Amino acid sequence: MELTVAEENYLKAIYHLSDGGKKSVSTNDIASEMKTKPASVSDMLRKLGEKEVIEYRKYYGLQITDSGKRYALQTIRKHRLWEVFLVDKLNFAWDEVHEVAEQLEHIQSPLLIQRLDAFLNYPKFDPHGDPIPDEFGDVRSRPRVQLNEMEINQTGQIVAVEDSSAAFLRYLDKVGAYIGARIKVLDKVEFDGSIEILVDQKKTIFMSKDVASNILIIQS
Amino acid sequence: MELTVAEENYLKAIYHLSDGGKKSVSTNDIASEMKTKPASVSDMLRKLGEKEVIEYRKYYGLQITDSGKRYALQTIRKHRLWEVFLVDKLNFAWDEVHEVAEQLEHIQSPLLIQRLDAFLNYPKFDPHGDPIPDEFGDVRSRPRVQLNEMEINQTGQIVAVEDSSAAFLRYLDKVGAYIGARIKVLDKVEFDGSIEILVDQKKTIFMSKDVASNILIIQS
DNA sequence: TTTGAGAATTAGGTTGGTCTAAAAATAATT
DNA sequence: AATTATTTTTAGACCAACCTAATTCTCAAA
Repeated sequence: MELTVAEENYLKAIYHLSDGGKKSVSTNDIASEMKTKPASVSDMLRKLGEKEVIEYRKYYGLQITDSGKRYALQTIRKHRLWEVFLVDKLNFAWDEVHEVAEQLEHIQSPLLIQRLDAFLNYPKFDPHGDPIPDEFGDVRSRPRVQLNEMEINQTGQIVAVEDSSAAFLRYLDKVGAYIGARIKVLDKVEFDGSIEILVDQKKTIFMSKDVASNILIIQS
Repeated sequence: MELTVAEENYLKAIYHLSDGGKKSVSTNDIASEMKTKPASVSDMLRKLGEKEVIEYRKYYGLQITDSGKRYALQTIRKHRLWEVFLVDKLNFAWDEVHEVAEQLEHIQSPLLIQRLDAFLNYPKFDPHGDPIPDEFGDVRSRPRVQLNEMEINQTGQIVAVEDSSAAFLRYLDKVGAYIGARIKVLDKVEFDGSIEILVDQKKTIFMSKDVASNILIIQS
């Protein structure tokens, strides 16, 4: 069965918002993610329900079906492969690729994606460090390391904290670190293991080894 | 101004059918090229006229405007660059690329095309030997050679004949050669300059030097 | 347990691109 | 020149994807 471009986009948004089918998603959430109105979303949910890529009960919510997940992962795979292409081969900066990849992800040609994958040397992660699903939709999630174990000049993204006490989160917030931030290790002090990192290519933060060991990074 | 995908496709078809604005094109021709019905074409011609990419007078015909030519050449440029990419980088066969390039040509991103062009080393011809317009729409047409001047194993495409008498054209038709045919030189006889060529990868033809000298080829 | 507030859905309309069937314009033939 | 044939355009409909406005549903608070 063929999905339209709009259907692919909705399905991808639903997949992301529901965190792969785990969380529930509201019509309003989808509308704001897709920059459309809730009325349009209801309409589309009915259609997606008819195509059985979601299970949809009016007013109650929805659930992505296995079929739906496969479609979503396929689109995500294409998006991320194209991002790798743009950055690795065409020298795009990592923040310039999204729009173009949004268009390229809808090109229909299994052969193209197969060849592109080979041409790029079967990358497992996109330029943002997000994993690229394989052709069956399987995702290898990247191992996470503690920030204090990283070396100078390595880069990555904050994905979780080990100490999730309010005090610690407040501290992170205060210094400008947050889940999802992209970081780069600028310096490490051998003496006490304290570390200096660059957040989002603009803000520099110093922190003790103790703090750093509570921050989990996926490297990129 | 932005053209829709359908508008780009119609404009490209009109450009090709009119041979770059030289010949006149009928509604029926466009319909059969686009695999739509004449009624749909009339509708679209009105829209293209309003956007001033063609000059359209009902029942009388149409003329591509300079603006229209620029759009058409831009689309053709993108199509052919993508074809080079598919063949040179992703190892597609030359007859597998068209469908995919039809999709890729509609991706909107001037930066992408600029970078792709550089990545491919500013190719001047696509895998079919057709010239790639530059970003201003200028086309460098490939120098044409007489078939008898080609060497063994060289390939190319028949683009014109020097003797266009009915007798000669009838002869060409009879042996299975035609304008547009892809050919490869299989053998040349030193003694009398006669030549053996392979047409469209299937048919072998022998011809005298005299005949060959009246056939013009662009090499690829 | 009734009642609002807010979320979600339906009703009805618009636009782009297509279609069929009918009408109009042009071209061809007697 | 008149009639017929062909091409082209218009009229009216449909589908996908969106919209606004009105309605319906749910859920929490009074």
